[in-house]
Amino acid sequence: MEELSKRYVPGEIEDTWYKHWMNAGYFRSTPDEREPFTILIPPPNVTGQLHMGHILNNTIQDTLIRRARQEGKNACWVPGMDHASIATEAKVVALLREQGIKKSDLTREEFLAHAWAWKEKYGGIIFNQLQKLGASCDWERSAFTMDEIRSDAVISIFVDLHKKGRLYRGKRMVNWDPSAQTVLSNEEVIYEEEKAILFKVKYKVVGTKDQWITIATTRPETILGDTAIAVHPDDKRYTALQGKKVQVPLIEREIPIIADSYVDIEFGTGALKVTPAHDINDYEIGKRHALEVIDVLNPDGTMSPAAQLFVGLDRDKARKKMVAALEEAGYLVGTEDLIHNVGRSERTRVIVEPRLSLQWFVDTKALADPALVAVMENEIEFYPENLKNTYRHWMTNIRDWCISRQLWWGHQIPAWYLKNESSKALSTDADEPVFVAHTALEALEEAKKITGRTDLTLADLQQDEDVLDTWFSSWLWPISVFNGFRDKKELDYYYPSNVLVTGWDIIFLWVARMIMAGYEWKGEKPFQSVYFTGMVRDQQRRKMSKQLGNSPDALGLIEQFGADGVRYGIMASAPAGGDILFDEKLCELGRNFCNKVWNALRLVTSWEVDTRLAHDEGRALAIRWIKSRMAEVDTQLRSDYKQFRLSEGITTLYSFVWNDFCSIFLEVIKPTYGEASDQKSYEATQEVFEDICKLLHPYMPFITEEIWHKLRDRTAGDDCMIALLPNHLGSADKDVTGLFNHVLDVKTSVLELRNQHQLSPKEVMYLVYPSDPELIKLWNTPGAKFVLKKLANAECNEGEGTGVSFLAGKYQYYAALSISVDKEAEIKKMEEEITYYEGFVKSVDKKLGNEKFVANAHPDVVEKERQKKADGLLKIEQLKKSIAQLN
RNA sequence: GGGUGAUUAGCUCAGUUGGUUCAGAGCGCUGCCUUGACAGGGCAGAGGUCAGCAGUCCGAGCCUGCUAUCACCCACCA
Repeated sequence: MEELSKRYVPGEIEDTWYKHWMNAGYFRSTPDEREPFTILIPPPNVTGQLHMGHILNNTIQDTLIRRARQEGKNACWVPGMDHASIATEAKVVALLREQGIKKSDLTREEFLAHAWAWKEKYGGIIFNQLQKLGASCDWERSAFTMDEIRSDAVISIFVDLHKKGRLYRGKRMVNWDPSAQTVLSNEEVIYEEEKAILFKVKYKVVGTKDQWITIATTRPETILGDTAIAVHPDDKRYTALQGKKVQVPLIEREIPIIADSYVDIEFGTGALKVTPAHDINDYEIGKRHALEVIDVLNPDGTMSPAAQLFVGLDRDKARKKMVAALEEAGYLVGTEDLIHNVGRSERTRVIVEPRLSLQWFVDTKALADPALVAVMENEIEFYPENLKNTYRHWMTNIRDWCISRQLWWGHQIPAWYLKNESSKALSTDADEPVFVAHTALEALEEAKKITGRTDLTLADLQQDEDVLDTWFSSWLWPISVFNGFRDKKELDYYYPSNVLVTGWDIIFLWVARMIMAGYEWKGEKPFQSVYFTGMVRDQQRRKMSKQLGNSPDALGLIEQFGADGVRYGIMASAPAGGDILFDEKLCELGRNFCNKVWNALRLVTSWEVDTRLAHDEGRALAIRWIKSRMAEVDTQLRSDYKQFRLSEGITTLYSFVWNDFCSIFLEVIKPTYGEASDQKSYEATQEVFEDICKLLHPYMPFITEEIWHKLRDRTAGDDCMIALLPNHLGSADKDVTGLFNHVLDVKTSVLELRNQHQLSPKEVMYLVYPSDPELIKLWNTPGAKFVLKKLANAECNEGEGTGVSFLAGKYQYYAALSISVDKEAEIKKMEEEITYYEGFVKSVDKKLGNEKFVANAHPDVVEKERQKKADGLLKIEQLKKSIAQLN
């Protein structure tokens, strides 16, 4: 037998087994006659590096997929990557800037060449990292949202939606990211409360000598774009001013005072400056009153020529200058502190600017209907269920989805326009004819048909320069990963997938939209269940982020604690939906657990087997007991998996392995020191250990595989990973459990006595038992060396010490201690116990005396109460006997 | 403003159909142990009025209502 190290050392073992599994093709799935079990990875960003969120998310998926494999299903976990339009483009732009290259100096093609080169170099790092974690993805199926198949799907769907009339191009107030210089969807804007200053500025009423109206604003720089002042129609303070004109400070443009019920009389001064170009509400007011729209900002957030002042200055700087100028000229009449919500770009974190622009939208209303019903009627199950409410709220108030992005990295919108002769720029006219088609040639045909101009050539057409929102490719993922828009063969087998594992933060961005797409193009739900994970936070409940530096180095953790240790750490704290307060300490626990199991292996493999040895009764009982416990654990696990209670599952296993298997079973079953094991005990131990490996494998794949192979010699292909789950576990054996628990009681009592009397564990203790649970004789307790003597009472022979009694279960025992014991104290202690049990019996009696209880409660419950009473009385009786004997 | 969830030991949290020692686990803490698989270990112990109030019930940590505090989501805020 080879010598095993004292501690489990994960590093090499993990690499070896991962390679072994890969080479054996265990991760690979192709359709066959078995029942499929499918999971699609939420594709990480191509720019992504493994972080705690990924570890959480992918450990869950791997656990589920490995369990399914053990259940004999055709398990298929499809990996993939997301091109992450805005995030990736930002990274590439930054990288180019470092090299002294400006994006604006590049053509689209040049830029994309850089981007692809970058993708080839850095993309997919995360795949290797996932492999370190043990992810059993079918890597041959790896998909990328911008590869040929997936791109084709995106373009086809855009064309299809256009054909169905569910797409439109319109000029709308949108969320503008001045840093990335693109529009964002509502879901990509994060609102947070921030401190601001509310400036009060007075405007002079035209035609008066010294009459003013004061407004309140947090954005004084937009004053330059004001085209009206609005007051509430019922606001008496301003009735006289309605219809008059005022002068915009500093630039003296004349604008009207209008009445609009949008204005809140209570807020600020009750007078609102209206800047239709820079505020969604102002824009609406502007439309109602046919106000002019003056856009004082450039797309990059600097002041535009229309502002007249501070042109070219960034909006922040312009604000400071504006305030100074207003103050100097005497227009600023006061300031106030204010806390208000500020929208920031999810990706670039800059403040989002409301901006009027021409964009593509999906009319989502019709898509939402079946998707809403599916979830509300549990056609698709949400875990935790309460997210259904959130989902319903969003779905019933769904707004159109802005899908165009002013970026280059992504799927270019398959829409063509006639080239504008006068300028290179595309028209900003929403009514301009547009030709949507899969290719430029098809678009040309379309253009000829629509315009009637047969002389048109490709040169007359220009493709839309924008790309599509990343989520526009993500929402097709459940279908596109199987090339399902072109070829139904695999799709029909694997679709719908069994479970989607993702964070609740993208329930709208992604989950809802996949459901919509699933029903629209496959006519069926995309997945059976959704397991929403919580966010991984630190001990102070802060989100993990690079800026805070509170995000542990994921790979470092794996190195430090082993993949299994990290998997344990994250799974032990990951109930569905709830946030996870991650602590490295949990990984340490996982590592310690590995070590515990490893040492159990060391113990078992160190045994010699002697076939001549008899299999004794005590060990036979222990085997019955551990199998009974195993059956209970198995039942529990099945139910945990069914309900996605994965953290409960690992906790159950942890406790079973550590307490039941190691602390109790192995202690009983192991050969007496210096002796060998009997054959039956040894084989049973191997069997139980193997079953433990199988049950633990989905959570901790590496160590279980290693132990599987160390436990006995295996033929090729006999691997834990593909071993089918045991189905011979049977059910719990109550008789055996009761007996064993009693033995444990005695053991605990003896140890307690030792502790109490400060006796050395080496000291021999004589134990006297009243009835004859013979099995206690067989109890092999390290550190609690006691010799059993069957005596009628607490008499002790010369040299055996003083008799002390204790209760274990319902039996009274006597221990002979080598030291003298204070009799009075012993009696007092027992009297206290009697008092306790008398009170206990009294309360049970009260219950049993209650007619309504006896009449209404389940007979079982009543019977149990009666039993409790009988036990209590018995204990009192025995205690009294003991006292009498001591006296 | 609309909604969701939470409140149980010093900390993080389980507690599934209301009913057995149901008041639990892990960590932390205290004491003892160089045990023959494991000090990354073992044994034992202390710690809680289950947020509060009221109700339903024979019986409430669990069900109902209200209150308090906290967290998050959606919408909106000059």
